Amino acid sequence: MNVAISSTSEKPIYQQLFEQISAQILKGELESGYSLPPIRQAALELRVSVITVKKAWEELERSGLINTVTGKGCFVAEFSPEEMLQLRNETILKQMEIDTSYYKSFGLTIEDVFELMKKIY
Amino acid sequence: MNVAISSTSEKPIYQQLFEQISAQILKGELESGYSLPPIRQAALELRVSVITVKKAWEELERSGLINTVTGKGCFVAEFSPEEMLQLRNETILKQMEIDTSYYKSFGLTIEDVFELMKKIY
DNA sequence: ATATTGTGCATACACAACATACACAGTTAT
DNA sequence: ATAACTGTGTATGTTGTGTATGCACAATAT
Repeated sequence: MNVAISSTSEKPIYQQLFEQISAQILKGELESGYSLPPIRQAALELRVSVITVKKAWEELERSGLINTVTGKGCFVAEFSPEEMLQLRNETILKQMEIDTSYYKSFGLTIEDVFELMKKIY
Repeated sequence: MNVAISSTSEKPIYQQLFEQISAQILKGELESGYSLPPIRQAALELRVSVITVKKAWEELERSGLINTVTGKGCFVAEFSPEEMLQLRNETILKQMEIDTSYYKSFGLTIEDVFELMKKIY
């Protein structure tokens, strides 16, 4: 498992976990059927509580990204490359709409946004 | 006062307030010395508690955007157009770094981002 | 059986939001 | 002058929500 959580971040730990695993799945880094580490092991590795990991896994389950089987484990769900691409774009666009509405509130044109973004990307 | 708060939003009310007033100041819509409405009046108008408005105003004060004078009111701080522009850019860039790191986590190039953003801006 | 896995429950803590009462500054009446 | 009134921000105490935790329970595999 390759995730990095920050205790100083304003974002809840479970959400950081969710976002990172989610991104990895939608990037295709974790293939279908891949078994996520047991929540206890993940908790130990990340030095957080079992509950926190479980909450992140629950979010993944709710988003349809993994399937959870009691006593067995959590597995990356099966879907076609097309489905995956669409899911990825939906996820990104959802966030992007929030981001752009923020930029708009400052009166920025899309050209302004591109200009600024080029500098830091 | 021209702000719109959403009770359904996941963001705290005081933060929505802060962000909107902050943006208006940095856009130059609220000129220096302008008097913000009294917190009671603002609270009544927005149908929230006095405390909630106060918390937002406190954030503005802490950011150096307004000056609070007990018994008198809260006034937009004085600064030059150059200072204002710089402050605005700093504020936007700070948020933009968070946004771009999210896009990067999905493996998007800056061209990918521009492509998607054009569609929704 | 025993070990491994996920699940449910009760709790501690932090924070957002609220109603109410308080303290300070300016203005007016005496 | 100074007391009283009005308008302003401030402080206190309470309630509800959400994050994170530990420990005990249920289901599965060998």
